[in-house]
Order: sequence, then structure tokens, then C-alpha cells
Amino acid sequence: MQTIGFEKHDHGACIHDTLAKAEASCADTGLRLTAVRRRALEILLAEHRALGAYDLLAVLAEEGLGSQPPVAYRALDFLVKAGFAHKIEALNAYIACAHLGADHTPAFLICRSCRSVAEADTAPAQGRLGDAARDAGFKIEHTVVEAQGLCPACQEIAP
Amino acid sequence: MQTIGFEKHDHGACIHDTLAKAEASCADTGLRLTAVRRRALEILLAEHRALGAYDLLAVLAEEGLGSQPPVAYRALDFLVKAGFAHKIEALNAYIACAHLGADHTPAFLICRSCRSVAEADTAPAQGRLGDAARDAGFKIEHTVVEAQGLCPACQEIAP
DNA sequence: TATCAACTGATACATTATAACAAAAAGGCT
DNA sequence: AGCCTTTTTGTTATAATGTATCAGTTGATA
Ligand SMILES: [Zn+2]
Ligand SMILES: [Zn+2]
Ligand SMILES: [Zn+2]
Ligand SMILES: [Zn+2]
Repeated sequence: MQTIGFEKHDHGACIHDTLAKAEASCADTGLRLTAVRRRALEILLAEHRALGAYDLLAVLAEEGLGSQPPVAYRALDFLVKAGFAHKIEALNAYIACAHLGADHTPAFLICRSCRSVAEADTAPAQGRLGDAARDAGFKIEHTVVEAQGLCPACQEIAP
Repeated sequence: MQTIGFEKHDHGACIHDTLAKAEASCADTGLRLTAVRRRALEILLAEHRALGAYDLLAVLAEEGLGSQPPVAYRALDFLVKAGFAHKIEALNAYIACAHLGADHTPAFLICRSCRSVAEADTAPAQGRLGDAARDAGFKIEHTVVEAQGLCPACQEIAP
């Protein structure tokens, strides 16, 4: 699975395709991609960067889509539960899924300088973690894998 | 490296040894394990469970070691920077290091029911993540690996 | 013992997140 | 369409987590 985020790519298509997949997924499953939810996903998709709930709320508020924190948190909860977005625990922030529709276990490369985030896949890496869990009798339900450091662009600026 | 946390072990020795190692480490490096910091480490060590900063503060406050948030956050910052404790990002909480003194890259198994945490090691798992990072030109400085699920004890209670 | 750096105490504030409840909208049913 | 139920939205208030700042104290070192 491709690591999406830092390299050049057709980002217009990236946004368009992801929205289309989200809509198709909702049509399939009966979930409702309402105006606020759809716009929230678009806002997250605009860049491959993590946005805080209040950053998202600020944009929604400008557009008259809601001005109180629950508006943002509800939209984010929906997107995360539907698998359309992920929470970056190390930043208390959120990012649109870059592999929407694919069955994947995301791993993130997070730039501490520009907050851009690339999404890779660590299913193989979790073999190791899975071994440790099995040995300990632990039942894994969800994993968080986040690497923090410097993206290619920021290494040149501040190496 | 052993996964410490869920299995039976001599926890008294576990506490005692870790404190001794922390003291030795400070003696070596010139760091100062002051009263508040030492007590904070003891409190974290009491159980293999994650404590929030305000949970820690409540205990410190009872004991007259400080009553304002910065007291807890300063102690935690010190312990984390010194490698004596780790932050569990998914819980915004903190846990004493279970492998103090060993050069390790921690990975955590976090029980969503009882909040107990086992500390394993993922250096091998990060081979995969490292590959993805290298391919993307990303320079990893720190990694967060946290698996959430049910510990052995809680699987029996609420399976 | 004078000096400087590190640590502590304390106030205030910033950021992130949730509880609770009423109103509105959407969807299913006859 | 009219009625009923569920989901979503609007709003207020508050909880939980985390920092900035500055004054005072302590401790190492010269
Ligand atoms: Zn893109
Ligand atoms: Zn960057
Ligand atoms: Zn122990
Ligand atoms: Zn448990």
C-alpha cells in the first residue's frame, strides 16, 4: 500500500476520489453524509495535514455550518467511526483517510514542523506487536502507530 | 525484551529496582531526582496503570507536595525526558517505564476496561515503519506504538 | 559567600472535549 | 398525506487537559 502525503500527486483527483468513495460507502451502508459531515471531510481533505477540532470548527463557523464545539466533534466522530478520517493521538488532531475504501491498519508519519501527515500501512509491522500481545494474552482491538519527525521538505529548511 | 504489566511478578521488587535505577541514573548524569519527582515516579510505579496528570496531582496534593497543575506537569516532563516514564498518547496519561535503564523503543498494550498497560518493545516492528519512512524521505525522531484492547483479566469479566 | 542555574509556588489562562436537553429533520409506516 | 420513531442539529454550560509567566527559593560551584 502506497504511503500518501509527502510526494507530489494529483491532489484534485485525490480529493474527488475520496469524496466519491465516501458517498458510495454511505449509499451502501445507509450512513448519512449530511452537509456538515461532507464539508468537514472536504476541509480535512484540502491538505494532507492534521487539523484540530477547533480549526475545523473555525472553518465551519465561517460558512455558517455551526459555531459550537459539539458540531465539530460530532462530525469528526462520524467520520472516524465511518473510517473516513483518523485521529492523530499525538497531536489531538484529525486527518482524512488517504486509503479510503481499502481495508487497512493505518500508520502515520507526522512532521513536527509543518504538521503534514503521510499515511502508510503497518499490517506487517503489527505482526510483531501481535506476537507480543498473543504472548501476553492481550486481545488487540485497535492500534495506534505514529512516527514523529521531519518530512522531506522540512528537512531542507531546518535540518 | 519481556512484556511487563499483566503477568504476575514480584511487584515490590519491580518498584524498588526501578527507583534504584532511576536514582543511579540521576547520580550518573547529574539530573536531580527531587522530592516531588521521586514521589511522582513512585506513584506512577504503584500499579502498571496509566495515570492522568490530574490524578497524579491529586495524590501529590494530599501529601502536601503541590496543588497546582504545573507541579504535576513539571514532574511528568522531567520523568518523561529522563526516560523514567512514558506518555500514553491515546489516553493523555502517563506510566512509569517498565524497562528503565534498557535502551528500548516502547510499545504499549492498553486495556480499555481497567486502563492497565503492559510495555513491550517494537524495535523489530519498526523495521517496517522505518522502510516506509525511508521510502518517503521522512526522518523519524520518535515513534508511538499503542495497541488498545482487553487485558487477560478483563477478557474473562467482559469478553 | 557570591553567583548563576535550576527548581518551586502561585495565578491566570489556553486548549481540547463532553454532558444534557430542546428543536428540527429524515425516514418508515399506514 | 399524516403519524410515529430515530437521527441529527442547535445551544448552553461545564469538564478535562495543558501552558505562560513571574516571583521566590534552593543548590551547586567558584
Ligand atoms: Zn492528496
Ligand atoms: Zn514538514
Ligand atoms: Zn511491577
Ligand atoms: Zn483490563
